[in-house]
Amino acid sequence: MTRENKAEPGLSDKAEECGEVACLRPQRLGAGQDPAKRKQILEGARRVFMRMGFDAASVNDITREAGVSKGTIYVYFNGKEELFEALCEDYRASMFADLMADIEHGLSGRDALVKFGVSLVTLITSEPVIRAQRIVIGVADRMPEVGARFYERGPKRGKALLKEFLDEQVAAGHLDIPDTELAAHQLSELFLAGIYRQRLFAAMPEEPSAELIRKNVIAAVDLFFIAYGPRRYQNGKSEDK
Amino acid sequence: MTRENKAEPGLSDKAEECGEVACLRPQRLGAGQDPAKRKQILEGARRVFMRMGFDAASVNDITREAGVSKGTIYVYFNGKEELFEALCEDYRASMFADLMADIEHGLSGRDALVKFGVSLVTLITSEPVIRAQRIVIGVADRMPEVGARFYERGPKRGKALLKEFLDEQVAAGHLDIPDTELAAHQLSELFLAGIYRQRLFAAMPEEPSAELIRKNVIAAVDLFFIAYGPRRYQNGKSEDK
DNA sequence: CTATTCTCGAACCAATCGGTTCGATCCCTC
DNA sequence: GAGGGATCGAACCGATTGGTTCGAGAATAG
Repeated sequence: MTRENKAEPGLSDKAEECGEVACLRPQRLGAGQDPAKRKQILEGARRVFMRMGFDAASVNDITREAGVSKGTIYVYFNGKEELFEALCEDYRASMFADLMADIEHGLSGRDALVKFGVSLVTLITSEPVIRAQRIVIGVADRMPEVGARFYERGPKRGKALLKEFLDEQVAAGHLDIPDTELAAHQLSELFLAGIYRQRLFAAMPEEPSAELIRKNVIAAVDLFFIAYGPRRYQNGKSEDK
Repeated sequence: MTRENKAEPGLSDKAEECGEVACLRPQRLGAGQDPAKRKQILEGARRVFMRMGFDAASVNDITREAGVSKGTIYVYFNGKEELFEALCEDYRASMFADLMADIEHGLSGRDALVKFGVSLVTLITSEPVIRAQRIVIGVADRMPEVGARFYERGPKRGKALLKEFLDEQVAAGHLDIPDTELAAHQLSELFLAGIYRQRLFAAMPEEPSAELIRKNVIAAVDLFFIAYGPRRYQNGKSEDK
């Protein structure tokens, strides 16, 4: 019934090389092989999941939102869970790309950290990303692999990125950090202090203001530089006891 | 959902205006007034919700687990949501009590902080508490009040407790902190760095070992003392720009 | 004892769930 | 134009959902 789904008449068919092995089929794409239709389904699913969460969303809702018949969905995906997993995959990639795109600058150490922190906090406390995290956390009991992959592609890569940066700063003599991995953990949590968990639990209904974020990040960087700043920190002085 | 209006057929109508003030009913308890039965229902509901999450749990499951008929449940609670909210109320209280019970000591500053941190991290990254948090976060979109109250009674009170402690330490001259509220935020997030989010996302399937927790907490306290420790920190040197 | 009343347990409700099937139809390729 | 394959759309499936009703039976109070 004249949906917009047949946007691409017939081009774009061999866009995706048929997975990773040779696709022998000479004509057509084979059932469930049209990447445009796949994207269309995923986009509808994304909207529905974001609006209603995983359990409350029904396949019929997705059908309606995507403008695709239920039978077709089940040709492309083997059920709601697989659809959700595929969606997470896409989502993570784009989320991380957003962050990467936002930090390509050659700032000096302190400013670079602040800039990175502001981007990070702004992104992962934004409404859509918080909603996505709530959904993933909510199903983490039933689908731990999904949750774990989400963490690995998201927060873990963010921390790895931060560790790289810290390593560079240490090498350049701008920082003096005995354990950059630990430091990356600490700093990224400091960035989020007082914002992230409130947001997750819906105890902070609105997105945090840019001022709040900036104030938080600067406080974190200050604390961080006092501890790990150039000179002034002798490592051997570990805990008493 | 949304049909609570015709709940009472005609009997038991004066059961609930007893509320928290004097219940005038001289004999019997009135429908839905037996605290033991209420407790029994809540206990069954707790087990079911913990095992299956909010959406996946059905009232029939709770019926079965609690050993109570469905009709009775609907006498005590107006549906699954209300049952869940009541459950959260109980749960928060007991969780916080656990933490309080674990920190009544007169240790010196640094050791006291470590002890507090270990108790805190151990508690809120434990399997049952993590599961509870996942469930609450998962429904935070649909029931933001529940999530917000959970946060206020949990993390927020924990941070308030920590702030109190820091205030005492500052007064005693053991610490030099310009903003103890911010510092409490920072320290409590530092305690959890590298553990909490992994656990939430199921990226760390097992409860963290006591060694890991202790190592993390000590690192946090070290960092904290370097920044806020006695002397050696001149406050006026705030951030540039 | 009788009268009261709370709970049980099962039947019942309409709605919806995820998932399957199948003929009609559309579009592409030849 | 003809043939073939992918998609549509709707009916259909059994199971289950949150929620209601009601009579039988247990327990208590007078």
